[in-house]
Amino acid sequence: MAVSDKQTEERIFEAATDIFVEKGMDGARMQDIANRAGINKAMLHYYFRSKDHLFNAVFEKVAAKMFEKFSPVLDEELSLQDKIRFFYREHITFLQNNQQLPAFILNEINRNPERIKRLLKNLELDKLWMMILEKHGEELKDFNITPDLMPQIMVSIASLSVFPFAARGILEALFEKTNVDFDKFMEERKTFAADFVIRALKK
Amino acid sequence: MAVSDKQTEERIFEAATDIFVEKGMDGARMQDIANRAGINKAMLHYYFRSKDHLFNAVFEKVAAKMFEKFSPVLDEELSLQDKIRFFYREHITFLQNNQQLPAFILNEINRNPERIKRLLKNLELDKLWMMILEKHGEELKDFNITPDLMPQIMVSIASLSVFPFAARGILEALFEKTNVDFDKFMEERKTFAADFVIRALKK
DNA sequence: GTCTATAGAAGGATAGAC
DNA sequence: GTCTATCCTTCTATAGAC
Repeated sequence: MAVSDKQTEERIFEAATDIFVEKGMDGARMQDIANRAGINKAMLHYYFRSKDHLFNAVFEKVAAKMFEKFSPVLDEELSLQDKIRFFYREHITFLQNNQQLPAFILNEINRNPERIKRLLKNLELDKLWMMILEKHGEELKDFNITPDLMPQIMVSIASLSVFPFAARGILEALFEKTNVDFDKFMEERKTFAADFVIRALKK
Repeated sequence: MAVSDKQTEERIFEAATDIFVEKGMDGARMQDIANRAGINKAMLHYYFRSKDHLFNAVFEKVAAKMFEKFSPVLDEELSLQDKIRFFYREHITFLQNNQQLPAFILNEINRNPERIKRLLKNLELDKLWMMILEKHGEELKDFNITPDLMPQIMVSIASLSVFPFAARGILEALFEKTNVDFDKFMEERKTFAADFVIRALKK
């Protein structure tokens, strides 16, 4: 059996990821994690010492998974427009397969802002922006993009794909009466968001 | 003293709001609420029976406060463009004064999606859209706005103002190295977001 | 209505046998 | 490494005096 072949530590880690992402740090119970992993509570402490240690391990893994999805766009040899389209296709697809990640990460960061600072200490955002600006130097005259606007632009781009997943509960309640299906909505959003941003940025 | 003159129930409710919004349902402690209200734990149960009852009372009040901020825009006698500008000015100002609300509400809804459905049972979103479309009928030929796009458009508009507050912890960590100040960023966003959306929607 | 004291349950953590 | 049993703290909730 694939499951029972897995090493215990890995089984615990995966169970903990499921439970923490679903319930959050405060709502998660060590007993629930042990149950899902198919072992007893004592093993959790044997491998991870404490709930806090276990949570930190899970959070760092999960947050890294989330953030690294933002970068591959940069390497692609595409026009600025096509990069935006590429980004939303890839990013929304990723979030479709990890629907609870945005809410989990946003929430846990607000509970403990220090955590994120450790995680992002290597990220040099200003240099990233400069790379983008330089790489697409010639195209930029067609766009409303300047260095000082980069924070607003980047946050706007991320908002359009991340927010709907973070707000899924509300959106589904709102959509219920209007016969809009959330999954279909997100599928269409891959192109809608790209078009929206491109029009917003084009001169 | 204004504070000690307040009726006990109200003092409890306000203290509970502060604590629940800050820590979430699972992280909040009845003792903390009692301390902040300046009374003992027993009184919380005397007035609100249980932590669950108290939380529900707080959540419904807070969520209502959030949602009702979306509607006054509709009553204003403004062009579509000016409504969008008006919305972001008002809405971001409201969120600046209630910075923790987005993360709190998004998170608690994901933990208990049923709650939101009760709250939104009176909201008839489809009729709202129709009202907007009818009211601005003549202007619409200049915009990429059709009934079937309304869900995407409305979610996009909300994303741009709500998401940055929900993600404040991340943004501040990212901004730290680039000398961007979050408060200044949100102040500028009142006009940036409006311009962004208007360009995105204009033909 | 308000307080103190405490019941009763739950949860994180550990001791110790195997 | 893995298990059972249990410790100890924390938390919600209530009993009962005033």
